[in-house]
Amino acid sequence: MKAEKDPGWAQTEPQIPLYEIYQALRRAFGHQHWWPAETAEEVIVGAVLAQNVAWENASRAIRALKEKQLLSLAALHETDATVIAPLIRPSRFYNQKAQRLKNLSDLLMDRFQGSLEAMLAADLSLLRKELMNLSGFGNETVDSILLYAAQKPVFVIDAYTRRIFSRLALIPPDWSYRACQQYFMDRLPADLDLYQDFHAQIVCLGSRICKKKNPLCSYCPLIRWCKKK
DNA sequence: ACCCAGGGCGTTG
DNA sequence: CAACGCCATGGG
Repeated sequence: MKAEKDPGWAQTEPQIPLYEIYQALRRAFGHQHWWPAETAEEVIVGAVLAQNVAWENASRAIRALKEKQLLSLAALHETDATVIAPLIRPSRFYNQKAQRLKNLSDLLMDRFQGSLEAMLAADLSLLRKELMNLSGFGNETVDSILLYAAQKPVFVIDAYTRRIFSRLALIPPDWSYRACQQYFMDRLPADLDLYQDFHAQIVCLGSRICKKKNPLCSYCPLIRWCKKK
């Protein structure tokens, strides 16, 4: 048993199997069918625009791009950042995000001959490395692209995941992104639909708690379910 | 007038 | 390497 390797922490382990938590959430909220986008390109652009902003505002920015026929990496590549920025204003940090979209379109052109299919079909670790090299693309944004655009079973960790699962005492609050991701992937089968919907369920739950006023209780079916075990 | 949202980066000590 | 400031909108 390797449990005795981790000091202190191991004693509070194992509690609720992750898959049962997923099922409880899914029973409560239903299958979410994420990511809310029509095309892979829309997923990718959305992943950038959704950084640290309410989805509703990111969605407005996407609509604005769509209306100007700019919701494609090829079109964005031909458009100046000073033109893109005002369109995506509702998504917050719009100057940075305009540049980030340019960075991504440059990668697509320079390394994948402008073929999105080629990029998304690339070797997983290569693609991850290429995306992570882009300024403005960190762990969560890249993994969201891998999971929802490239359809790779990569588990996404976001702020909600950390908050919820550390409050459930399943992971320490200060674990690195990679450590958290490893925790989930070690305990769940590498199933695309499971990874996609589990993350969606977490966001669904997280977006209706996590305020100071709602300290992860009351209308949280997951916690009720956990407590009666 | 607050608070915060599906991050990421650069700069400090 | 942790902690923090920065980016800089819109809804509750």
